[in-house]
Amino acid sequence: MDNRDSIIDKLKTSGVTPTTQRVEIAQILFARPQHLSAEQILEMVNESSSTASKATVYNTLGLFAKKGLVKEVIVDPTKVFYDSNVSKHFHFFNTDTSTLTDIPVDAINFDKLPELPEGTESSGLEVIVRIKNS
Amino acid sequence: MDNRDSIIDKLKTSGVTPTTQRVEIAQILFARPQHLSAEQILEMVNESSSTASKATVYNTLGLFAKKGLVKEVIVDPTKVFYDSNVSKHFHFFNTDTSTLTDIPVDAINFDKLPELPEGTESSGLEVIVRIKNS
DNA sequence: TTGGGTGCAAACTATTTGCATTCGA
DNA sequence: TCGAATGCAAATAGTTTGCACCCAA
Repeated sequence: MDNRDSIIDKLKTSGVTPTTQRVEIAQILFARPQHLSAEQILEMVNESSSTASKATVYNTLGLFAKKGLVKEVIVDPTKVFYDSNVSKHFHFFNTDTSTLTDIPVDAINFDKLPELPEGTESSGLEVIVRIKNS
Repeated sequence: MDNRDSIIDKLKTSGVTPTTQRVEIAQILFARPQHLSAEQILEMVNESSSTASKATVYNTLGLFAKKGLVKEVIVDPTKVFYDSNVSKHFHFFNTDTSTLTDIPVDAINFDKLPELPEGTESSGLEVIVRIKNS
């Protein structure tokens, strides 16, 4: 089974119909763990054989996020990043270069975490270390 | 010295010329520790005696942030929150209500933090616990 | 007086939406 | 076939900018 087929399987497993555009976008995202903006993905898709419109890229990324195939990372007020690594980890965000870098989960240890407010449940713990070039 | 005067002092101390609009915005922000969006501040200013334009509110908030009078909190892709509490603390973000709540600094303890990438220095450590109503 | 601050409107960017067309099971 | 997916363009929302006018030092 080649890479393209395994991606189609991955989409099907997540309940996403594997259309041409979605497979194309998934191949870009899952080529390796990375952090891409919608704009970057749009560019990359349109350099490849098949293309996709801006709306389709946004719709697809939103769908992937809802299905848990990618994680949205919100660190920059001007755009959302999509992280193809959905396992637990944290991020450095370099404000000079506007780039994200992973912090492995075992590089941070909490020995105390707060109680959640009454009537709420957790839906994610994020740690962002903002950095700049020195 | 009344409250208004102490705010004028605070602005001067931070190197911000205390104009009518800036003092008005500062009075709203520093009335108590809170998290407000630019839009909310614009509304609140315009309910008061003096008013300010949208551009002035944005410019002023940007200036306050640069001068360290408020902290920008980026958790919602659709807008920036301005936090009038600049001492170290963390946040809950309720995605159902789009509201921020403080987590006191001593409610979280790290016993391990990552090394920074070569050639960078830290400019802030953020912890965001995303929550939803259960 | 005079340079920084303000207001307005227009520009901009990222993202979303409506709707007609097209594609894939 | 036929509903789901796509593409386009227009709409939207938050934020920024250009420029003439005004006010605090």
